[in-house]
Amino acid sequence: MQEALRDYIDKYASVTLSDDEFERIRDKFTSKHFRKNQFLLQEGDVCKYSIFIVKGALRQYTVDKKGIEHIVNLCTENWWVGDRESFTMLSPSIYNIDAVEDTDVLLLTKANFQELMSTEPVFVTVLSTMDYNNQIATQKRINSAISLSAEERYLNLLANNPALLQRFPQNMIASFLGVSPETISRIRKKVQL
Amino acid sequence: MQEALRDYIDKYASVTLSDDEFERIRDKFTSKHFRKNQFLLQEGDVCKYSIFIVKGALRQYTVDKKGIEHIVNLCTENWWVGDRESFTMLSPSIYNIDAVEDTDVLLLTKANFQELMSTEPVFVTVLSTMDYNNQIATQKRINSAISLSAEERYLNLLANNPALLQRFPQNMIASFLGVSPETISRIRKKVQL
DNA sequence: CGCGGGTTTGATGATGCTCAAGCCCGGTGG
DNA sequence: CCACCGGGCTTGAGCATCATCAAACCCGCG
Repeated sequence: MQEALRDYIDKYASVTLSDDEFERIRDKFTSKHFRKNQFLLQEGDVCKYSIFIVKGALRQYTVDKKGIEHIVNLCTENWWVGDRESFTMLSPSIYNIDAVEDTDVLLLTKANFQELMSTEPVFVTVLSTMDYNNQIATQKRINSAISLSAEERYLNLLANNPALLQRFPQNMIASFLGVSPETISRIRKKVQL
Repeated sequence: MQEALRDYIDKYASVTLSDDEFERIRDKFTSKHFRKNQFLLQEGDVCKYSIFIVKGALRQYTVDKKGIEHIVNLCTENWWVGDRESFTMLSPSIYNIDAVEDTDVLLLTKANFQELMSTEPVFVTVLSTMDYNNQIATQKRINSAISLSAEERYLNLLANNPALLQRFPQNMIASFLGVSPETISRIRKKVQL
């Protein structure tokens, strides 16, 4: 199951790892399984791991005073999740992360993370590529959040990330887009005509 | 004027650079002055530089079909700006960047950027810190965009980034928050009571 | 003095939320 | 096998928020 990580590194560092190299990296991770609905991180706790998703789906969200959930990220295979601020500063996280499906992940502690960063140049490359992709994606998301209507945001997602629509229930898509479930329902009805 | 860069690196890499080291890095940048309203990047062009702001203020924005500007970023001293996707992929940018005040910047070409990344370890550290800060900031911005009302977003900005409110005209703040100028005006009237 | 950009103010209307009810469907227990 | 339950989705009516349009205002500057 660690092959997913290997493929990921090969792809994003544009390097084919030797078995040795890969083993050194893989050994720093621990693999773990989470059931549907199980928490990987709860608001107020410190985010102790960088999480790499091997198989499954997670959501990262905040809960406001009214108890409403706001999904910041929907994540599936080959994505990293976590609260980086909490992870590096050891501060309490404002996010919750839980499993939307049964999910297999690889976990990396801060100590191991730092060790890999200082001993494995290829890991540095991978991480910076990840940052890069992340930054582009979040930039686009901000742009769509401040400049588009609910319907446009939905159509945008449909065009650029249809996989998410099939993978997550509609109310989570709504929360992810920052609109109510009812509005998503009405938009779908309207556009499918 | 390059002292700004030096301070920045010292601060974010938590390293005090030797004069030598700093000089090697500084030499890869070219400094340039932009007048108020002057473009640093126009939609459709390739983003040829990573921009470090020494003094002044810039805005990064898109323009929609109706001709309305949507500000993705408001940037002042000691920030990096640019369209990273365009910069690394050499693809046409979807963003405009122009000067809100007369501004001094340091420019880094892709070639020099790559050279620094491979020859100056401290530069790698600085960049990853920059990515890190960036990611945290954009994450929070997304969260506020999808979960807060116009008024809450304004109050948030007032609490967390009051400097921006003094530095940029109100209509830009409005665009940055994703609301109309009139709404900002009304919110201000309401809260100052 | 008059011009012009930015801000304010008011009136109107659209977008999207809230609340509430009904529906669909898969799962569970009798 | 069927009845029931519950979660998610749909639908409708009323309402709040915020955008739009238009006019007035303010103030620095030529």
